[in-house]
Amino acid sequence: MGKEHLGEFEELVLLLIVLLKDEAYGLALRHALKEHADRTVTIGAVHGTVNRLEKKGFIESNLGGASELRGGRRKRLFTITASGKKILEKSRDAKVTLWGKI
Amino acid sequence: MGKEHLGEFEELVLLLIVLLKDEAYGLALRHALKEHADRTVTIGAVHGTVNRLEKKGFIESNLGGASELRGGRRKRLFTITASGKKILEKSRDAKVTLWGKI
DNA sequence: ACAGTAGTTATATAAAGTATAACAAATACC
DNA sequence: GGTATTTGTTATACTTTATATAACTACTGT
Repeated sequence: MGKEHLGEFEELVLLLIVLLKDEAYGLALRHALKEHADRTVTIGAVHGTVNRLEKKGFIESNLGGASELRGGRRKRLFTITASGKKILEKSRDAKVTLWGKI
Repeated sequence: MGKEHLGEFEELVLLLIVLLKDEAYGLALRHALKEHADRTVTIGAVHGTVNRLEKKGFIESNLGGASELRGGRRKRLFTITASGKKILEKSRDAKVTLWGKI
């Protein structure tokens, strides 16, 4: 059974990928971390984490179009997988249950 | 402002210290991790984590009496501090808020 | 073609997570 | 009273997460 755990930052990023829907890519995630979680990190921190999440099978990525504005490389868009959803819920439930006992 | 974050295992241990009240020491925590969180770890893992938590000021420890049963060294009992409580609540609220937006 | 902008990859280091093994102190039993 | 046994903590080492800095890639406007 599930031997894998999400680190705390991994969990946060995974939640934000869900929240951002079809606009979940590196820089947008970095921005969302600031807005929704008051977490200021560098872009390298974000990419390192999504790479790990993808390797573990919790998210998938595919290249989207380039930016609508001027300039810019193509975006790498992330979406959560079934097992990603499962582990998010599991992690939430575990904590809710514990808080309930306190 | 709070620059420190709780790792996911740190948060779990901190919650269990609250739950165990005046019986929060190494081996009891290890047992509680199994019971309440289905997490099987070695005792070294637990002690490494509480040492970090104490260094960060989220818990305090003092030596309690020895075991009531036969044998045994004195227990090192842990209690959560005010800043420990604060960070636990902060971490919980942040996640609840995010889940709310999803 | 060059400068600027949007984005990702590569590399390196610190912090968190975890295990194995050693040590310490108390008790029981012969 | 010494030795084996139980309860517990410390020391040490290693792996995985978390994070930063810097380099690279690709597109766009002039």
